[in-house]
Amino acid sequence: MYAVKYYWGDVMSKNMDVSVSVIRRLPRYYRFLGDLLLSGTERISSREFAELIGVTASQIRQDLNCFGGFGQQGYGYNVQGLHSEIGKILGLDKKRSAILVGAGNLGLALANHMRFQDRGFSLIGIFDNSPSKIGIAVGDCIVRDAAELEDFCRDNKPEAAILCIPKDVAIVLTDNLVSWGIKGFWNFSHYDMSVKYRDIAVENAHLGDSLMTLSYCIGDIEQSANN
Amino acid sequence: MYAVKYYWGDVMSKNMDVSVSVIRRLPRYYRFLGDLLLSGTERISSREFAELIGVTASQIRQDLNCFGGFGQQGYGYNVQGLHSEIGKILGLDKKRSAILVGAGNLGLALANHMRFQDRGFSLIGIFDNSPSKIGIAVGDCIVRDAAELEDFCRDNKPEAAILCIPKDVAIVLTDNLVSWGIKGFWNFSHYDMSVKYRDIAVENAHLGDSLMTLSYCIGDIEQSANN
DNA sequence: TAGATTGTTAATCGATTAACAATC
DNA sequence: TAGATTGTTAATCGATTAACAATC
Repeated sequence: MYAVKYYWGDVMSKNMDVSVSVIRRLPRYYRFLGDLLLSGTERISSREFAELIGVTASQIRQDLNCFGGFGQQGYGYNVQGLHSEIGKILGLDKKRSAILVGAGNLGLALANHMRFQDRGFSLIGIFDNSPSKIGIAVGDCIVRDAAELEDFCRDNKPEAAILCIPKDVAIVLTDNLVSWGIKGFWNFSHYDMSVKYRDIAVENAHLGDSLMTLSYCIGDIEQSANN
Repeated sequence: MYAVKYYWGDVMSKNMDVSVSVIRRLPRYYRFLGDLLLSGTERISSREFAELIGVTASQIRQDLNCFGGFGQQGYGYNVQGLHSEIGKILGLDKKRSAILVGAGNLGLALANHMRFQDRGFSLIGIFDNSPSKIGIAVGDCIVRDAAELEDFCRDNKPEAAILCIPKDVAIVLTDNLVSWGIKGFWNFSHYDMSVKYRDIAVENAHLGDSLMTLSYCIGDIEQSANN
């Protein structure tokens, strides 16, 4: 019933009740609401909030009303309440188990650095096929042999997989991961996972594409500076 | 004249001749054309190319014609030619100098892993303020004391800065970096760089936001599976 | 009650898709 | 020339913004 395919910024999606444009704004709302909470702000109007984060008040109200009426006429929004509601919408109160495949530089950086528990996930396994990596401790995990992946998935039913592997490895591995029950991918590989799977979410984090976009923009700025 | 602000996928832009939606598709076109080149394909029609990467032929033709007519009626597009044209549009033939600020896990992963030279950049300096990091060799660079940043920028005129630092550090540092001549930021910090600067490009790579989006999508799939 | 601000509908804007004449 | 496929214009679709009635 489902197949979602995200490219860094550019998006293809199917069968989603709420458009991806809206969803992608929620984490930012959530972060700013967290800041407001820390600063002790109790209430905020859509107009004030819009000014703070640089969008229109209309957009904020429209976005929120995809999920329900979280405000109160004449008052605005309760910061704590809205923060927690958006958190729930994003599923941050969940602890979806995730595995990380590929313990290279990037994989280890994510394993060490990313606060999965604040973002709806719990990292329960790290895998690599290099003997030099297998056995080393990373956070709460020990890097396991990629050969154990199938058994591990059967026993622990991870829901998400983080792919920090080269393209060619990703191509052969994703089919298996899907068949072993993975429902969502955070894809750092350059493999453009096709839409051939259903009921699967793919969030592509093509860092190289992002860097190329920056390259274009700097060029565009230089050009307009010369004119 | 210019101020661009990108959020992971969601975008605010000003004064760009070509819309960001189009620009963000170019790196993907470029990657697929690279694959086609490797596989020895000489020509491709917009229809075939569209099928390959999962978009409409109309979109590809519209996108390309923002920059010029690269095809030939009745023939299609020459793969090599189009690949190189898109590379030029993205500025990948340039070697814009970039510095990386913050030699933590993520910073080191990028420094070691990212092929800057294939994406229009050349990494010329890495900076950190931790004595345990200063002096260690990473690729062609040696991690320098962040205190040297101003002098380094004056002497070497880097165009881009990669921010792999915590939010609070980013807040105090970006003003300085802009005044020292940085024209573009690749921002991995959670600081939402404001639109207060002009003539500056900001490409936000908020990995946490990306992960939260995946969390939502997995939840959405589960819900629709239950109904 | 009066003022403020939401939730929601209507209007606008931009991006995507379809169509087709131009042309290789 | 006939067939194919582009470049480009027109039609559609969706997302953003504006407006305002509902209501706290």
